[in-house]
Amino acid sequence: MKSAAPRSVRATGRATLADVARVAEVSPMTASRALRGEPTVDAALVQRVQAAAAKLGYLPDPAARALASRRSTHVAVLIPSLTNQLFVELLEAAQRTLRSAGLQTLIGITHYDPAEEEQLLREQLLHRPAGVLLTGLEQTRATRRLLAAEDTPCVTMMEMGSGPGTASVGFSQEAAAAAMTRHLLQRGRRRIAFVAAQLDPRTLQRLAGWRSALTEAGRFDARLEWREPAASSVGLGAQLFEQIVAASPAVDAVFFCNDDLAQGALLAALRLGVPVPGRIAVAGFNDLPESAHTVPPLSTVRTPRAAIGQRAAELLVARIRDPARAAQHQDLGFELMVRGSS
Amino acid sequence: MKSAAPRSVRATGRATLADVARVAEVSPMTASRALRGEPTVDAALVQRVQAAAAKLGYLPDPAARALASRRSTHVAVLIPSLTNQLFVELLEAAQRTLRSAGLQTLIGITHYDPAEEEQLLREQLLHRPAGVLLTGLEQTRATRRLLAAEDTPCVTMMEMGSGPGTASVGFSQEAAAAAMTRHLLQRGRRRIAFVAAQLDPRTLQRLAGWRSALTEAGRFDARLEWREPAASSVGLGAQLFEQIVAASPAVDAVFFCNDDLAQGALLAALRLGVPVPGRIAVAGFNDLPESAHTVPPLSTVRTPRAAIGQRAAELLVARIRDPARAAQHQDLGFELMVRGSS
DNA sequence: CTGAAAGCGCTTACAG
DNA sequence: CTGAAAGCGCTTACAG
Repeated sequence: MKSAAPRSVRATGRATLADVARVAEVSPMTASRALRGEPTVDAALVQRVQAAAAKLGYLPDPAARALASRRSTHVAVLIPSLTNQLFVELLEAAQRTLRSAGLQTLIGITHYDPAEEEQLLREQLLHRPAGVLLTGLEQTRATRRLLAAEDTPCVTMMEMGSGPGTASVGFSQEAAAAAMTRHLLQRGRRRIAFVAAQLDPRTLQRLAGWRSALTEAGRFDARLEWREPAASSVGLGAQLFEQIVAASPAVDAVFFCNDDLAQGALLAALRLGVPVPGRIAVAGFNDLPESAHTVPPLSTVRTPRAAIGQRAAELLVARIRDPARAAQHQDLGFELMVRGSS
Repeated sequence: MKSAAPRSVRATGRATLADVARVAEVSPMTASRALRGEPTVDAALVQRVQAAAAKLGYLPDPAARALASRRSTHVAVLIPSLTNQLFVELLEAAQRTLRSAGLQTLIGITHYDPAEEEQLLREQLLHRPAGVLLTGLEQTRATRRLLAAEDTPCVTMMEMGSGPGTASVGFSQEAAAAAMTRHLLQRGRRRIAFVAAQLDPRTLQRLAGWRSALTEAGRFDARLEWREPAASSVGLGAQLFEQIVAASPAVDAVFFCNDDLAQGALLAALRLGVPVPGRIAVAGFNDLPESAHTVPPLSTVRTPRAAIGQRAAELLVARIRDPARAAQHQDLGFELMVRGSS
């Protein structure tokens, strides 16, 4: 009796492209092209190959594909933190979009540090990602060089970039903060403090927006500026609110760079018996889901982070599929949410 | 003049194992073994290989490695949601631990659906992950079969599993909820409602813990049980609290299955002028960071999710490195946080 | 439009 | 303990 057909030394049990080609009676190359949708393949052959693949339950091996083509189906998504809900929503939207395009998300947390971002990128680049999604515009020179050298498409999220060859999806942090500041001025507030925590680039841009709006109105006073390097949180907001009220009794509004701080401020006001907005107005930034339910409901700026994550991922997918496609910058805007606290 | 040394058709510019072997004057196999720390290699050769690798800046190609060994350095981490902060912390702790072990996190969101978990796993398994981290114990038969068939180590997080061959890191959801319920009873509360949102297995286990503690005390009343299929959130908690107070004026405590609900309840109480804990006590579950700052501060159960993520990842890494290692179940416990709301 | 050849950069499996 | 051979499962690059 004849022995079984020769098998590879280390069979995996999965159908391979060669199996599909055999069943479809074409060469592996034609099967490969048909399955990837290359337009050059004869329609009848495409049919046969697809039928064979379906029959065998063929699924391409990503490692083999990556090794041969020098591109994986991974996308590196680098965000500063998972503690700030903002970035969680950004990540979730991006990963949903990437997954539906057949791409896997490789997540990296930079802790707001460009050097750490660079290091993460070096690690991720070993996997030859199809593309990269970055937060903000503050990259090291080496990061830009690595990306260019590997010729890996990249889209940045949150801020508005400029210039050709780069792509960004975001909104103007500065304009958004200025708009909220003007709203407070319109409501008759005269001494509007700004609290900047974390001191990342976006927070500083918001600070600049607040400053320019106050300057424009002739109301800027450096003593109204509170800088706090710690990460924003409800607890920190409560603590800072107490400090500000104690240190500057004349302050009649506090604009926080993030909603969680403002939420904490409202709790502190409740505890201290400081009427909001009666004696002091409170405003936040981002419109996190809880902010509609605080007492009083929080006035804030709604930022389109889910839309940013999605659009950035879509743009990246488009650039992966067509590298010739021109990069672009998309401004997704913001919305003032005026509620009870101002 | 002689032409340059023959180069591969598609050079990548990166140093390869062959380059390292050449410089170290050993065979590629010896270089491979030395770099992976196989104990059989002569110490002097290991030295030479490591020096050569360092000199060339050699970094192994993950795709080639995965293709040849049929194992990638990815770990699939499947969690139900990113909307619930709990899982974000779980993910963050796990990914930090995995990264320091040289493993990449492949994230998947199951939306609390075992069928979706199975589908995600099928996709991830194509990448031949070194291991898998799953949330909870509710897997489909096919999920278990896939894992067994691929011989991929797996550790589940959050709940306490049992039985040999499986590994879990978590705590008893039921015991934790029972402990909080007993605390409320001890404080003299007699009509303690329980609010279960999302209705995922862990929530139902907490419900069971509440029920058994009340039954034990002769205080169980089915009308005190509130089931809500929607996802928990601050807004939902506020809404449910209003409903409960209106529907059951005799209720003197509400125990929510998650802190965000309880936070919303406290805000609703403030708005409605319902004294907490004077007229009604409020308790939560998880001890999310904001809960120490609510008005009044929230009594809750502190759950060790960061420790779970870390320990589960460590256990998985250990099982990846030593497949013979016995699986185990680790109970990381919980802690009652009694604060002002009860 | 299709295919035979070569190769991607590693590791398995086998010899010695 | 070390290495030559073969192969992992694809795609690139080249012919025709």
